[in-house]
Amino acid sequence: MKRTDPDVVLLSALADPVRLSFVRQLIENDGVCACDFSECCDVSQPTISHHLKVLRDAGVVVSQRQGTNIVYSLAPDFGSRWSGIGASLAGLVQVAS
Amino acid sequence: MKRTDPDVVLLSALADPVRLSFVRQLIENDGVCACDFSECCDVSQPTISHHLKVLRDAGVVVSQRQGTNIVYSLAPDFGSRWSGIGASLAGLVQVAS
DNA sequence: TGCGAGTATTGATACTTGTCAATATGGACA
DNA sequence: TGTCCATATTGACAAGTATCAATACTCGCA
Repeated sequence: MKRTDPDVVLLSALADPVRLSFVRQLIENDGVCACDFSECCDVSQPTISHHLKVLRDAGVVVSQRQGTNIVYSLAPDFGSRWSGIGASLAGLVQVAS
Repeated sequence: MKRTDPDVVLLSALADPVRLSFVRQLIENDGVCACDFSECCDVSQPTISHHLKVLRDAGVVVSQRQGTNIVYSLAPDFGSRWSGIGASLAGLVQVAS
């Protein structure tokens, strides 16, 4: 089964407890070091890296090198992409962010 | 990894091309006979039934017997549940439906 | 009551995904 | 240049999922 629909890719990226925790952490405090994602979930470093890659590939987050660390932020268009799906699903529109 | 978080359950239910098609079909025309979901995707009858069960278990749709057929509709609280997730993700609020 | 149409369930199988251990990569700094 | 720290990748495995064929269920109707 193909996952080429970008909406399905985005929803799949969010449909995991670990990744949803990551995204929520980014909502509260944008710009999180990769090393700080280990606090919310009891998973190993490679697993964290894997989930971050999934979020990156789905366009949910963007990464930026900052010295030795790599800092993750929400993708700039994440809000509009989310509300776009919402609009096609339940007539929702973006109001504030 | 548990999928007990209801938000994750809802997102997982939508994170499939077949099921997302079903939901979009219900947006356009609420109250769809189970037999009419076969038009959008080339899948067998048991597969359709399986996906409808996933959507039911996630609380996305509700079913109602109507003679020999079973008619599916969007769950009444689907819009509010969706906007609730959106609010926790991107500060979105529901405006119209 | 028995049949037929529409749905659901079961069982089996291929595919996908989440996870970790081990290893590689890449920049900072002495 | 060489070492250390943070992150990514690889390989392997277990668990979950999507799918279909076969079968069971359930209602309406003759």
